[in-house]
Amino acid sequence: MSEPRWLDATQQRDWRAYVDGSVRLTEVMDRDLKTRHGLSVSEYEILVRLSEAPERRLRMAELADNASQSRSRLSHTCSRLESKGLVSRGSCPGDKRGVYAHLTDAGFDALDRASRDHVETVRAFLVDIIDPADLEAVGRVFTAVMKRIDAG
Amino acid sequence: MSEPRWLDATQQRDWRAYVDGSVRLTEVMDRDLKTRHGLSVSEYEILVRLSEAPERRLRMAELADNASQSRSRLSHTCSRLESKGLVSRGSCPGDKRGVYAHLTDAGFDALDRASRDHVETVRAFLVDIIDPADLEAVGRVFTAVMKRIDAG
DNA sequence: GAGCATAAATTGAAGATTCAACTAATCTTC
DNA sequence: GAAGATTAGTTGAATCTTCAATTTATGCTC
Repeated sequence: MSEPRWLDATQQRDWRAYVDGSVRLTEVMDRDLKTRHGLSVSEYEILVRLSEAPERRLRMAELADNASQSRSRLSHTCSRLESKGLVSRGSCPGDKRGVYAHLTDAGFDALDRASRDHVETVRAFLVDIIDPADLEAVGRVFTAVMKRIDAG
Repeated sequence: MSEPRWLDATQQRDWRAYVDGSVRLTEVMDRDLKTRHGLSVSEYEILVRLSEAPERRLRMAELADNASQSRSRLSHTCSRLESKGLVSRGSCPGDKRGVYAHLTDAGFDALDRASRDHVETVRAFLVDIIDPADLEAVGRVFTAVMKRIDAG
């Protein structure tokens, strides 16, 4: 095993800032959504993806990929969302194994309300306090990260 | 309630890339640390902070702040790390309420081994695949985010 | 220094996530 | 078209996190 290629001081500083900052930012978003709308960030993400899908529905597997969640986690979370009446599940015509998750009208309304507050939080704690060019850099960085991860 | 100030297309794209990419990146880091060293990212972070503290020890509250974890979560996680022999807890001379978490020699060794692999992962999935200037932008962004959060 | 508010840390229960096992349906290929 | 392999999705148990309550000690104020 060769000597590892440690990060230099600048890289270390920036990586650390990201690690700490992103944890805290998620925490802020989570608390905000939870106290004001009773939704966790991951539940919110599920509603968002469904709301953007054709007919407001997606197959479970597709939704899982889309929302960066495991199948199992999505199953559990969807059960909760279903019992809140925000999502409903139905069978899939073509494939009898398949299940569609569908955003209900109540789910759409809940998302509508939540997103109005959420965008203000995203602005207040990120978008509005940084240089727009830096936000674009963040976008480039994490697009590259996802591409790299998908490449395996 | 006035009309919310929605993100424009570019902001939306970049924010989304961050949300998705950071979740997946954390997942990669977590899986890597867990399969190769039996540590979660948050356990790893605790060991890192302790290793850098004077005498390799910190008060619980200080460690919690440092590692961006709640007191309660830190208590539980430290119990686990303690049972693995990586951390030990001792009382605090000046303040009888206080508790010091101390990195054991075994903990230091485990961290040493883990960090050698971890840095390669950080490089492979982030640092080495992006423009260095963009990494600096990420650093600036999340430094600003933390400052904003600390401001309340 | 007694009484009351605050702070440090832990605890146990409730809630969420991961992991491995499982069911059921589809695809493959011989 | 039957056998075996793969895919979709769920389930329950184990693990981890959050939340509220508790314990113990300190600080403050009169």
